[in-house]
Amino acid sequence: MLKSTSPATPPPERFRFPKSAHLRDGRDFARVREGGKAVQGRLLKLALFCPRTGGVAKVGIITSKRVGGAVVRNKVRRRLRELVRHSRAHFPPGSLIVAIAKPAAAAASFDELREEWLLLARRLSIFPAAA
RNA sequence: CUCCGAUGGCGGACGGCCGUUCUCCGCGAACCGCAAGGUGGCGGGGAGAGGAAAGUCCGGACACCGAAAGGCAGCAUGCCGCGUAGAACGCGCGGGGGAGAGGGACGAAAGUCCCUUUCAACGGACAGUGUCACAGAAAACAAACCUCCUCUCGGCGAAAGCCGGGCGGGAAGGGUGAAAAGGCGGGGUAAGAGCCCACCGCCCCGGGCGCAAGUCCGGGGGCACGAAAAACCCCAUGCGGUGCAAGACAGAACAGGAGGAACCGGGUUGCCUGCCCGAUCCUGCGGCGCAAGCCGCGGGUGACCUCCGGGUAUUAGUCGCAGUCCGAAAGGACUGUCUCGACCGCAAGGCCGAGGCAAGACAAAUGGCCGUCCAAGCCCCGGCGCAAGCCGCGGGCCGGACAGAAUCCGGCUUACAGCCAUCCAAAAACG
RNA sequence: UGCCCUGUGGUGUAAUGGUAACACAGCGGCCUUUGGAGCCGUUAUUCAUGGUUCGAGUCCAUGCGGGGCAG
Repeated sequence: MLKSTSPATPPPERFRFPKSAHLRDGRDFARVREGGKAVQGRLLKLALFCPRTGGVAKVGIITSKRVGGAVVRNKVRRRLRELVRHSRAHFPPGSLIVAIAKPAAAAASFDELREEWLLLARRLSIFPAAA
């Protein structure tokens, strides 16, 4: 299952992704876009910005109209949210992360999305223990 | 029998682990903010996408704009009736005539009538302006190329006649075209022609039927009336504008300065009139704050849905009637309605009664993964059948169509795998 | 979410309802030692599907695509 493929040994607590961990403020998005580090693959583009010293890490997901219709975009966003939910505990505290879905993500399976997500996250050194 | 078709309905089911939004109960008291206020922890219960949520093509509700007053412009609609005098519509239902297709009857033919089915944005072309390419002699106060006919001139010929030209007559035939100026038959004629006659069509009048659009019957006219209004346009009817990013509330912050003022400036939907405002005013410039909070926003509510039963009653109202006002008039508006009279329908629906129901975000919830099953698709096996194909308590593979609420409703349009139910008339086609 | 505008060769523009025109670019050819210039030729489902009309790029309806505005 998902637990076994996570990069670090998952803690026994449950994985959640409440609204307080969502990146929602437009200024935060602008800060990540201008001051963050970004890598991209075939399906995704990932950006990281670590300005703050504490607090919960916030993640924003962008699925533009280029990805597809409303149904497709919902599907991709929900899958990305599921990935974030499972690996959220390893994010550096206070970091701001933005995940942007590219059009190819519409046709990708959940497993393909997960491999790309882990690869890009490692490249950004989001997981300190695994990196 | 199958395929196709029409109409209506459904739009996978059950379960496990984890997650998410809203809400309720209990426990608990932390964080953010100047503040109003917001966010959050633990346990448990409940609720959470569609028939199209879509396109935004119509109509409303609701909110604001207060001159939301008149006119012009503009836009929309356009056979009739009903739903709807208990929202509105460009919607629905039914009817009418029309057009296309198929069939049948009568007839010599032209055509007429009947049946079935499909379609439509079906007011007006004597109110006016404009258009009808090419072809053709002529294309909208018709015309005369070939041909036809009378008369006449010339030539040839024994003659009948033939060839060529001219003044006329005519619109039947040929040919062109999308369309050739009523059709067809007969009479008539030099040849012809509604010139005359019968039938059909058209127009007008009268009567019957129908709520009406219309239709049927009778009489008359003698044809005068081409197409196109999805060309401009005319007529009738309707429309104030903007749209939830409408708009309301709460607090925080800041800095003012300039100009204008009744023969001026600004506002008021595109224009005009008119109206309103002008120093506690208006317009620029600048400053502060910011796509922040909260309400609108989701409901004991609604033009809601479903079902069965009942009956044509009651009330508001409309018509009629009376009065007042506006208008040159036609007509319109308002008030009253004491008494008297009229008011469902073919159907759809409406009325009365009973029951049911309901998500709500704002970088935006309704999910991720897995299992079992039911349909469907493909392949194989077996059976039936001449065949197309059908059937199977046989197996395998694959694996859910179109599509995601954003203020809320009523419609329309468009997309859609598969399944279910009903219908399939006349006739035709396939095996 | 609401509202508005727009669609003709590869690009930019034309076209009273009557044979889709022009410029540039592209391709082929002529000319030239080669290239450029010049000349000749070639390149269109007028976004799609229906409808009105004898006839539609034009008029009408629906759909599709592209663009813009907003507190």
